[in-house]
Parts: sequence; C-alpha cells; structure tokens
Amino acid sequence: MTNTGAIGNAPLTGSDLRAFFERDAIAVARDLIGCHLLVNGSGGLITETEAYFPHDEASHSFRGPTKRNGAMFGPPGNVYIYRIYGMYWCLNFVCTPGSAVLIRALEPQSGIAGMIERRGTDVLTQLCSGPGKLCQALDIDIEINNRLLDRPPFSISRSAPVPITSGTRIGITKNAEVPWRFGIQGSRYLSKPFR
DNA sequence: CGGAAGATCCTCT
DNA sequence: GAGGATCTTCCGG
Repeated sequence: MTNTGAIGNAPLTGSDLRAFFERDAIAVARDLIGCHLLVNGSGGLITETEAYFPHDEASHSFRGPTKRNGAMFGPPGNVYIYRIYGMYWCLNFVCTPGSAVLIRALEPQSGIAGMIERRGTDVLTQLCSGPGKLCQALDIDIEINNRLLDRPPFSISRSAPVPITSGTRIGITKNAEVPWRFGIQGSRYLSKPFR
C-alpha cells in the first residue's frame, strides 16, 4: 500500500490541520507515515506510528479523561505527551477525542547535530528508532504537552508518497493482536522491523 | 544476535 | 501499591 494523500509540503495549519486529524486514528496513523515533523528545528520523516482508541484497552484513554491523559481529549492536531516507565517521554498526536497516534520513529533530516548530542550516539539509525529515543533526540518533554501541531515548537507537513506496511503494536499486553502499527516499508529507521 | 533484567516515577486503583 | 504505548546493558550462544 502507498500513502496517496501526500501532496505538496507546506506545513499543515488551521483548518487543514484539523481536517487531517479529525479522522479515524488508523487512517491518520497511516497517512502520517512519510510526513515531515519538526520540533524546534530538529526532525525528519515519520517512519513508524501506532493508533489508539477510547474503546481500546491498550489506550490511556480507555477509562476516560484523567489528569494525565487530558491532552488526549483535546482538539484534533493536539499534542499528548506522557512519561513512560519513569524515564522516557512519548509523543502522540490527537485525532478524534480520546483517539491518538503514537509517533514511534523517524528518519533524521534536520538538526542532526543536536540529536547526536542529546542521544549520546552518532549512529543515525539509532537517534529516533523508538518513541523514547525520538523524544530524547528532539528534546521533547511535558513542557510542550497539550499544544497544537501548527504552533511552535512544532511544524508538520506532508511529503512525497512512501510504501506503507503494518503490523501489531509494540510493548502492550491488552488488545495486542490488532494490526494498528504502521511504517515505511523497508526503512532502516524503525524501532523494530515489520514481519 | 537474542533474551533478561534493571533503572525510575508518576498516575490511577 | 501495582504497573506501565521504553531503553540500555549484560550475558550466553
């Protein structure tokens, strides 16, 4: 399958941003693959995503809004950031209320020197090959939770179509069999290969 | 290279 | 008080 929705590369803003995200999280997760993400000048092509839903036991929104997951019930195109295992941050983009896409990996293109410094490695394929690594590389933390993607420090734009593959989501125990993980087929910049 | 285990800290039960 | 949408290191094969 190919991402056919990608035309042009101007940043998604305002009503365009809203229209892109106000859809089924699976469609959004698929269409985000190959998009270009910048955070404070660091970023690149999104290579791996996962979709989460309110009716999905693996989702933080499964039991309704709480203090922690509040941003997940914000407007389409909102950013939801949470701490995982007491050590790392994870980045999500909100779709319809309580639905979101976890950004799991990207191919570095901009601000690589800063990523190398923050990650402590110069191996390009290991800078953003996982949700926690990606946040460390892009200097993402809770300070920029609950903001829209068309405002600083964020910028997101569509890019050229890429070949898409899918599989089961990573690191969960509940609802673990659904194929709601998406990625660039054959990319070297993934958290794990697709089977 | 694959599996195991430890690090570490909230939030929600 | 348990349990994570993770990562790194260490160990064995």
